[in-house]
Amino acid sequence: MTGDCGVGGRRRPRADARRNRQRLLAEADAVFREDGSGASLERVARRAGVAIGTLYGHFPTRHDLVAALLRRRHDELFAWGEGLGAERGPGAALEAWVRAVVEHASTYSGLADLLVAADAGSELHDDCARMTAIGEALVAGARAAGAVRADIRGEDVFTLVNAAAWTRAGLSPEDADRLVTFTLDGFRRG
Amino acid sequence: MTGDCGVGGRRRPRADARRNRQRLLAEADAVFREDGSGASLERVARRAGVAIGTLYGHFPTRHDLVAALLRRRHDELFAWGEGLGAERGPGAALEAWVRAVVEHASTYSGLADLLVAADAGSELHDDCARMTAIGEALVAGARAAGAVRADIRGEDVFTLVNAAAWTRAGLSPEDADRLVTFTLDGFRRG
DNA sequence: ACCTGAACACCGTTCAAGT
DNA sequence: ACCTGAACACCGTTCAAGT
Repeated sequence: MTGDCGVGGRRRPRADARRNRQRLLAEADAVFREDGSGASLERVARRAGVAIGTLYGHFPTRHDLVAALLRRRHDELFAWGEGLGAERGPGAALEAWVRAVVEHASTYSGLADLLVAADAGSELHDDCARMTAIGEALVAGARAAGAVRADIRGEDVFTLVNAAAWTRAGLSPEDADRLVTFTLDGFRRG
Repeated sequence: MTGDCGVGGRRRPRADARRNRQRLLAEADAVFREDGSGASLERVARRAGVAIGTLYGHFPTRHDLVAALLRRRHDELFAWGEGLGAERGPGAALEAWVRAVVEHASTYSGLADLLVAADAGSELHDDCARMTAIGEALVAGARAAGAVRADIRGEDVFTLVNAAAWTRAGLSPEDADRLVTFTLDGFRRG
């Protein structure tokens, strides 16, 4: 129990491990942007110049890899989203949030599918939960101000965001924007 | 040029070929319902009791197989949709069409992705075109009657239908229905 | 005319052996 | 502590050989 560097340790990682991790992240980002978030992990490892086992060592599942890639971006998005209610009117805040998340969720095509399929307990699932919580808070504010109808729920925002992100990737960004616009109008009506 | 049974011929197929085709269709339907339309074709062939080459002989691509599976269903759906404008008021006709197509497009999960990715010239692409044409006609009728706002296009119906089908498969049917309801309300508003 | 199944290419995932 | 790469399982797709 002396030289243990396991989960409790949090010592500095070995220099080569750190470098491999960075290379994997950089190449994964590039490959996922090209081929979508379902792209070949072997190709990622090959491009990063490491063996496939090294990739699995750092990121046991595809979800872990994607979650690591989105970590900083998610934190920024969430921080921004949490301040949104104070910055703008309730209706405008909700709309800004929806449009920002749609754009974010179409960073890699297929990302909406991954988010929706995230297992409970995974990092990506926690991110989903935070995203839903922010949506819920903004909806509550908009509802209280009468900016959206009374029966709109947080899930409706989550649904819209993911459906629009899927549309953006498979059909076209313009069609996705139109869907968002009309659906937000539907949220207001009543 | 005498005994030719090629593309121009249209003679009766051999009895075993006909039976294999039926078996493949039956098993593909079952497997796609279980695992989605991206399921393993080898599993389909195995369950149908034929070699993998036989499957490819009958259906050169996954799209061809899916298109064959949906043929009858599509024809019925399209015939029904074309009569819809005469049967109901313009607004109700459009809503009925959207809800029916969403339900249809979620027969196999992943079907929306296939439809959206259909290559020009493929049978599935033609089906998409017919679907869009019907949506366009119903939108035109609704627009003329003032049942939807003036800037709603046929593509908006196509987008909504596919986004909702994707939602139905990945999230939940209820969330998909809510998305449809709110978006249709958005179509009306203006 | 149709069927078979081996062949090839590619991928996901694990793990014993190295350093 | 981390890396390597062979090993295994599985799939998509083609095509020469059979009937």
